[in-house]
Amino acid sequence: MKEKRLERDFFMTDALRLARALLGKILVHETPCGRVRGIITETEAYMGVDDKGSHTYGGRRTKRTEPMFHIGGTSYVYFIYGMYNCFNVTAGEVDEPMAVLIRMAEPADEESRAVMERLRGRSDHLADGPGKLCIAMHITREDNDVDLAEAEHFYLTEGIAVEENRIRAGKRIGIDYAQEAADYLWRFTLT
DNA sequence: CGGCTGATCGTG
DNA sequence: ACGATCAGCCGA
Repeated sequence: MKEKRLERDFFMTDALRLARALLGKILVHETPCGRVRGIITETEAYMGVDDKGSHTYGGRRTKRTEPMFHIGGTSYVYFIYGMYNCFNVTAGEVDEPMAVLIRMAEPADEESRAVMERLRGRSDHLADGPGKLCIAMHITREDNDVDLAEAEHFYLTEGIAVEENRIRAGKRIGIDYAQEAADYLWRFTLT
């Protein structure tokens, strides 16, 4: 069966709503190592210029953060801690620099599990963290600034239906420097 | 399971 | 210098 692909309008909202909406959706990446499909199970919202946790807080616009200013549905992949990548999906209009960090995914089928196991070099904890997810789904900086609503090899599909009561909200991880914004319940997990 | 630590480098 | 992190190790 052919899964329905997510179109532009899905991404044309704010990061908080998009972060919830992305739970249960399937991220698809066609790579040289094979096709990998992951069901998204944890996300974090980064709300942009007014959010002290966001790379674009205060309107900070640099070569690194540039994709966050692009149209909703653009990939934003950045390098962190000298060894890992983090994958985000931008939200909203051009020049509204919001994004959703994709923190976790489950392999959506057995072929995807096999690819993830090979890329990760282990059979557990395949994509239960933003860095691990990028390794398991072969997301690199070459996948930065790609339009996920248009690209052939990198996109999202409808996935599974998610009841509101299966979504847990919690504090975002790793942004202790963000003062009061560190306590916002802007992390969403599918239980 | 929770806490600690070293690895490692592009960006500002 | 400093991170939107991870793995391995420790103790409980």
